[in-house]
Amino acid sequence: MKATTAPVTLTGLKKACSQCNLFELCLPFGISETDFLRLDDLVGSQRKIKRQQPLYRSADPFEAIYAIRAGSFKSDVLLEDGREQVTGFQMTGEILGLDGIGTGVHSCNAIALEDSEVCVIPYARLEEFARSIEGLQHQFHKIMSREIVRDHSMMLLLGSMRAEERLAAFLTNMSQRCTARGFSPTEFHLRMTREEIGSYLGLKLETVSRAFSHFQEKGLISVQQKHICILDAEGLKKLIQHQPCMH
Amino acid sequence: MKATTAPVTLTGLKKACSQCNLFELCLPFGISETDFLRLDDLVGSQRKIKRQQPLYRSADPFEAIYAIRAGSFKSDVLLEDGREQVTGFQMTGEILGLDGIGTGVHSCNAIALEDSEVCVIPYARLEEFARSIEGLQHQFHKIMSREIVRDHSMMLLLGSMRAEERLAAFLTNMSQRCTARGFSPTEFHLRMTREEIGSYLGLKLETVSRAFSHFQEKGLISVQQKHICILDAEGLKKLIQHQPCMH
DNA sequence: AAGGGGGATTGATTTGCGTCAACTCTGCAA
DNA sequence: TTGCAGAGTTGACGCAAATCAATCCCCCTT
Repeated sequence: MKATTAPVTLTGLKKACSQCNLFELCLPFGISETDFLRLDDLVGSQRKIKRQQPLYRSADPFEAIYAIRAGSFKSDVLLEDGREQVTGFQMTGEILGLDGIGTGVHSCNAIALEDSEVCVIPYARLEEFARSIEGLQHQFHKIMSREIVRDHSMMLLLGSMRAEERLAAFLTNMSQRCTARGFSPTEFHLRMTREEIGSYLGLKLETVSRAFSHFQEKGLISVQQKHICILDAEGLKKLIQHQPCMH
Repeated sequence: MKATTAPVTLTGLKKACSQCNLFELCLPFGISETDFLRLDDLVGSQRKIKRQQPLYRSADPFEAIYAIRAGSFKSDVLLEDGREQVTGFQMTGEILGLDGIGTGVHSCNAIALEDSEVCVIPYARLEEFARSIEGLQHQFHKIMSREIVRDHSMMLLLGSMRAEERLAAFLTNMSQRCTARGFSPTEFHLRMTREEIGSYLGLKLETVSRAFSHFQEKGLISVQQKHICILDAEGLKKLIQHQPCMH
């Protein structure tokens, strides 16, 4: 009902993809050299989103998907009674907005965790391009499929892991994604609060905080507020698979 | 490592889609009349799967997606230590196998809950058809997107609902899907065990059983083993949104 | 018809995480 | 510098669901 009045900036920018160093994480990956140059016309525009502002909200009409060029986001779904579930944290090169294709309306909120910038990819144009660029079609399908697989592994986490296993899996995943982006796998800043991590992992913020403290006591990580150092990555991974008791 | 030795039957059958009464739930939905007839060549073959047998297993190479023509399936992912998470139950008209596109390898198991039959849709052929049939491309994207939205709502369920809310949501969902298939919305047979329901909902089988009993005591449903009658659908829906205490 | 086995129910007890509450830390603004 | 607000930590306690265990029921096989 309420119009989105987020402070956004539109920037018509050509050469969006061909000069972007994120392509190997993003939609253009695996596309032949000749087709690659055509992709600059795929991106409609770029949009800047300030921290805490929505890129889109649940019930907004679906028109485009978004590739994160800079910054990071959370996606969440809400229950009428106010309960929130964070369904994902998105980093540079990742795609947002796929939830809207099925119904023509977004089914979750996408909120910037820091000042961020996205490439707007009008969906109608994407479908058109995908029909002539085989590699683009395939890469798009792969991205959607991987989202499904990721969601399934979150269901596994939420349905059958205990609190510390969940946090260990979260940290391991963050570390991997940092690595893929050329950042340190052992040292990073979390852009989300304990409450948002908790919501993502199906835990309360106090439980997240206690698990962080416990990991620190065990020498697995060092925590200073949002700054995390992973001291024993193998130890964390072992935790994920650990069965508490089986007799 | 182990080859799939499931007792399957291959049936080359023409007119797979144009004579199928499930089309409005399935991949051909929303496709123009002229394109519709071409779809019979999309389906490679049909395959019968006996109860408890896998349609595919995690780590199997991905070659095709499957449309359920008769019967029903569960999908699950396994942790090395043996823990299982059911990620979904699939009914007629629904699509299986989307998890394999991203990596070229299946990431979950699809097991028949009863003797079932699927249409095999070779993925390479689907991509090819989607490039020339606009409606097919769009419908395929919609199906993947809806899968993502469904998974997000499962994450909401697993992350922030209590046991009885989860079961109420499950029963309400089953009822809706029965309705969509022309079956009674108030009376149906569950094809899965309490343990499988529990795995799906992130609960133990005893908790599922107790919740069933409690619903019956409250006059919301009647339960006889796998046979369910919904007596008060509104009451169940109210349960889903109910906040236990807020002061 | 009898026997057996998997699935389901129900009860007693335990426990992991949530809840409530007090306190600390950090950063920002006056 | 002081004060404040939001985020994070830590402790005490309670509860919902897990665990353990006994029994029942339905269906399949012989």
